[in-house]
Amino acid sequence: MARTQGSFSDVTGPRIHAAAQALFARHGYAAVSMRQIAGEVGVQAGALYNYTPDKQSLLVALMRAHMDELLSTYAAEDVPDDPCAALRHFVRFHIRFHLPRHDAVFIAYMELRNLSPENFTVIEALRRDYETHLETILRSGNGTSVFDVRDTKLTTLAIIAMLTEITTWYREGGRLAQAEVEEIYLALVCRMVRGAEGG
Amino acid sequence: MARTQGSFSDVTGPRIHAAAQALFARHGYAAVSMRQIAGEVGVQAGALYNYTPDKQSLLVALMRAHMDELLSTYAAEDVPDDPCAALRHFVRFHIRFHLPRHDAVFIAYMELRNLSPENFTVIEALRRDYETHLETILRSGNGTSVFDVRDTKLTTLAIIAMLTEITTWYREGGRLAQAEVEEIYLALVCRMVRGAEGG
DNA sequence: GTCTATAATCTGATAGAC
DNA sequence: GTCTATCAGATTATAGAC
Repeated sequence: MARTQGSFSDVTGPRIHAAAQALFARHGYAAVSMRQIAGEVGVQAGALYNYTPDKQSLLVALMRAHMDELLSTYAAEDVPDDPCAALRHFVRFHIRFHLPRHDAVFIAYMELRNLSPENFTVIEALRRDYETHLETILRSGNGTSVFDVRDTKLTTLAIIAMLTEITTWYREGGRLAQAEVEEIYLALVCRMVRGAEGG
Repeated sequence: MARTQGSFSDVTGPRIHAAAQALFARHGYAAVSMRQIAGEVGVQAGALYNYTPDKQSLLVALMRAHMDELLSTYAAEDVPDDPCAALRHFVRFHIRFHLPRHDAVFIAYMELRNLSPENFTVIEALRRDYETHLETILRSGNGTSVFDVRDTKLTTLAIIAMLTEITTWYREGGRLAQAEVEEIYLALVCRMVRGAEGG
């Protein structure tokens, strides 16, 4: 008792985020209506506005949560000192973090254009923070005969692009297990940057 | 004379496609209205329906035109017999074809989910046709000590992903000229696949 | 906190005059 | 081929009852 009929503020918020994430990923932010999200949650459209001031804030909240989790999870990792080991760790981390978050990844990359300029600046800065982690690794081993990287910025973008694209086709139970995919991409990335003494 | 006032069928069609492509790329298919497209062209919304039966057909026409041009342009290329030379040719071709077509590339990859199932099947098949060209090159040199590719399918996807991503950041007049970008990515791709005797 | 009802606006698409 | 006018329905967001 003591709970107002139909009042579930503690679970409705997360359910709204989950429904919005699934629907935005499948149909796109602009193509999804607040009524659709409400219907998925099992409330009326007006009730959503107890949890978000508007639709745009719902989108940016999803993106922020994703980027914050990405950065805080990486920050909590034990990154090896050795550049080559650090690179291998990054590749594994990136794949393992992104593969189970298909919807969030999709939204983070596809809906940037639907952000207001201020929100775009915030999200874009977080994305660059993440890229900087990889570029720092490449720089640290470059010119020490461990890595031979001509342009660390472009190589960073190339690696992240090819790793992130895995989320667009990888499905559990497909031709390759996740561990096999990891090994294949590890080998590709290591070859891309290998210097004279690279393992 | 002899032209009806306000009638320009020969130029309005292409202008509608150009306006739709620019607007779809910037704001997304679902976020763009037929009135916006018409406004950009300088006609009323109703006039658009002389050129397309509906909005969806406009989208798929843009995608088809892009994929058809991609495939026919590649088909007209002189592809070297040597696998290594063929790979280098493919990388150069991909970059040179895609960089000047930022909007079309963006739409082709981002708006697949807004296609009807039948239209999706058509476009997806064309995309696979293009991928097959690269995979065929990788296969042809694999196991001959020219290439050492563990999984030709994944390597194909990885290469295309990293090359296509260039369109998201490359701008004329930026830090690197297009020729430099080409050389950097050529080196990265060649390293990814190089076998014992690879150049 | 959720509901119903509604304001104000926009949507894709069509009909018929010119 | 383009226009104006319009249909039927959807949109985001708000107001007020409970």
